[in-house]
Amino acid sequence: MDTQAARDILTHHLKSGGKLRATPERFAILDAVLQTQGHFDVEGLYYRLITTGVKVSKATVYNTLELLLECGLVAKYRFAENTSRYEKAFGRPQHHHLICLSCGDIIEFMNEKLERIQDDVCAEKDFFPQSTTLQIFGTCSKCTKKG
Amino acid sequence: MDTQAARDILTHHLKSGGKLRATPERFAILDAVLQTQGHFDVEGLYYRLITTGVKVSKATVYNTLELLLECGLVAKYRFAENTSRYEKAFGRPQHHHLICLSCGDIIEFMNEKLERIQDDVCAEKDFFPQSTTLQIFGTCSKCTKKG
DNA sequence: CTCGGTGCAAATGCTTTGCAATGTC
DNA sequence: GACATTGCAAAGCATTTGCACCGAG
Repeated sequence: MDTQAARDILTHHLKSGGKLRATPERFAILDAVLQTQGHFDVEGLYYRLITTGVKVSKATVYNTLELLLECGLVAKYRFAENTSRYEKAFGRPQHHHLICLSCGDIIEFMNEKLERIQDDVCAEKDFFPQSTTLQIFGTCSKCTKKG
Repeated sequence: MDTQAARDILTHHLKSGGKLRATPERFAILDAVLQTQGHFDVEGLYYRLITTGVKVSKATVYNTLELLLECGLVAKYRFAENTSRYEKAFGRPQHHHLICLSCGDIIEFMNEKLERIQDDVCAEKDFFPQSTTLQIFGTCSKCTKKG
């Protein structure tokens, strides 16, 4: 994962935004995000930040994630729960989710045919797509075996 | 929309549940749900209930929607906002959503090819699917023209 | 020096919960 | 009658906001 490239994207976004400032907190949060694997929530990211010695408030974490969302460095999901979940988007191809309602496990998958469907639908409805989420809820193989 | 059939489904679910009871509130809420068109949230449903003279508490609305979810009479979605949205599932074919990030409009669409993709993916991952949600976030034609 | 950003704590808004009263079975 | 369900209000959580201080530009 190219950390510098991600920082460049953020820096560019801040400059082009006009009044946005480059603060150490913002880059520290970006770094922490880049170190994640898979999904994370605000609570977990915040915990990892403070236990790594980074002093930030939860409010800043929320603000910064919103910022990273704007420049496409993270993706935000909402599965069944009340909590928003994020994942780094930089350098990751688009993928979707199988969500096990029994154990909560999330399995990722990719499918090129899906992109064609997206294009078809959007063309038909004259809709300009930005991001697509396909979520299949059900039971994973482990839980099916268990009972 | 066959109200009686929906009631039968609920009744059956209550009986088969073992200890679940058939209360007037539950059926009143089901009736109100069946009268909806498109999506609704708890607040709106609750408002419609009390203004129609049905005396229920919001807690019961939440409980009952959970119940209706279990027997497949409603579907529950979580788009970008903090609020859960529902819609009646009985008698409605499966469909998906284009969500405009600018005006919040939700456009529904259907696609048979999608079901084949779902089957493929689930077979590959040995996953038993229960419900599928495809959400495409972007900008609708109205908002594209505006700005 | 200006004004955007931060931290903190309080506020908000959706959802859940505790408990006494109610009504189904 | 027993005990699931209800209503109400209070509690819980994730997220947002207000405000004084701080620091990037």
